[in-house]
Amino acid sequence: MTSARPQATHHARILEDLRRRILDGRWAPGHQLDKEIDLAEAHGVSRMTMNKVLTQLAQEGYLVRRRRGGTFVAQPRAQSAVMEINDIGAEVAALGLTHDWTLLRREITRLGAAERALLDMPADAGTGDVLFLQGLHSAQGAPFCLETRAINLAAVPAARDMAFDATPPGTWLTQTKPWTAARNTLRAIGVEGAEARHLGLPVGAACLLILRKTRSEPDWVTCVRLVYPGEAHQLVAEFEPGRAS
Amino acid sequence: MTSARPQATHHARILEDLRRRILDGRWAPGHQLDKEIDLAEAHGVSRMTMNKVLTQLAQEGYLVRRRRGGTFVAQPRAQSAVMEINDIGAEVAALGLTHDWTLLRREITRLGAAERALLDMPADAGTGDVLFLQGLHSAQGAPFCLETRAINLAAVPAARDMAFDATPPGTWLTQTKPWTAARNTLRAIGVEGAEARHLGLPVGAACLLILRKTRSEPDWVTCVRLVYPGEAHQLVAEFEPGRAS
DNA sequence: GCGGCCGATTTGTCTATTCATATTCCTGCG
DNA sequence: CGCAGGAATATGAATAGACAAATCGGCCGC
Repeated sequence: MTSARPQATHHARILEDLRRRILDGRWAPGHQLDKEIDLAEAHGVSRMTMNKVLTQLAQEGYLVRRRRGGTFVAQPRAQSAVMEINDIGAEVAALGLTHDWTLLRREITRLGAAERALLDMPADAGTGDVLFLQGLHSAQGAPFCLETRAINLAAVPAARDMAFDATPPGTWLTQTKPWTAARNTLRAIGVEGAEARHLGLPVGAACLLILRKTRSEPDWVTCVRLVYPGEAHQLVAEFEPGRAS
Repeated sequence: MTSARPQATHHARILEDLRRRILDGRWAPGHQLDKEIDLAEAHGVSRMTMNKVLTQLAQEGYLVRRRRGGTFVAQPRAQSAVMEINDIGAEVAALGLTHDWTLLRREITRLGAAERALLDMPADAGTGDVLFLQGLHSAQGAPFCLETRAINLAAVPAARDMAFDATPPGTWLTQTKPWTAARNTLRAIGVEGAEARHLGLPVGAACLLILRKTRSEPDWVTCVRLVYPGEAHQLVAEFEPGRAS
């Protein structure tokens, strides 16, 4: 099976093995693992070695461990990590405001040149079907963020059956699909055309643009373009290295 | 000595002890530590326990370890970590452009209400002397970023003697003072007044505003306001959880 | 004097075992 | 029936010992 790794220590091999099982969904969030001793025996190592692996995965946020309780797969990282504005509903709620989501557009298609340009995607991976979405987040009735998103249906087939007319896709995705890497691009723009109209802003008003591309191992999961009315919104990223939990 | 920590495991105490020595400069970058065995004995623990501590610190980027070579304090984290645009000179160089720094203002003072508002500092820590700086970064001759910065002289006394007329303060600081926590705030603004003039932009042009506050354990180190001409610049933050080195 | 090899040293990894601690579960008493 | 308390159990922490891997240095032969 997972041969093809000639030079690797026991705990490195087991670490990758377990991480993969979590990421590809074989072990769903909430799944309870066997106890240290049994896992150790199953992998042919001592409990100390297995403990090192499990401790590491817990530190990375993949597992939650409780004494006597056992070891569980953690819920997908919501905003545990570092730089996350995945769930705009939660973001608005944290400010103590009411949140609304209005779906403006939904279609299943292949990406054309215009959409690729808008989402800053190169000719890169993926010519298959995508779910293309656009919608408006409102806070306390006022436009808060315009979201334009492509979801790779090859990576997240379940998205095909979601309407996203009541739940924003970001909320659903963070609860559904774990990711392994993300790339955020930030820029200031003067809004134009339809985007200005949706946000109720004059053309040329300063807006914060976030382009995010999320990956899960082999393919990309989703690309999203978020436009925030400039002065009204700010984005805070707190960062403390090496202090995972 | 370091009592005052009633409930703590051995490796947690030692971990904090060593981290402190690195952060407050008692162990300078490049300093060679004693070998595991000796450190273990000095702290009254076994080698396995000390190994756990040193391995952890190496993973956090504080130490560099080489077999047979020994264990060394790492050079201060430049942009090893996650979300770093500390050194604008390096940023510009990475784009293959020439970089220039023009100092516009330099004074040692106490922060007034206007400066606090500009840098988004609350009545928060620090009524002592600060070094207040303003300057312009240029790339290939064109304005690239307007920097306004306060440096806490209580935390970085050496900054008092630096002119910063040739080297930007960000470059110097990242090579001098390690930090433990940072907070970035991002916003889009329409530039006004003097800032527009310095950047050579019309009033109201969209710009990316970054406010960063850096801490090192007890006090704040520096607060900086960076204004980037909007369309011309974008900020990319790549993020991969749990993959430290 | 120079280059290659070999041994000593230091970290890396793993094991077997012991004790500690936090929960859960179950039993028994009111 | 419900709650208190104790036993069982899974993880957490630490130890001593052993071997592997990397590499620094010095020794030896040429």
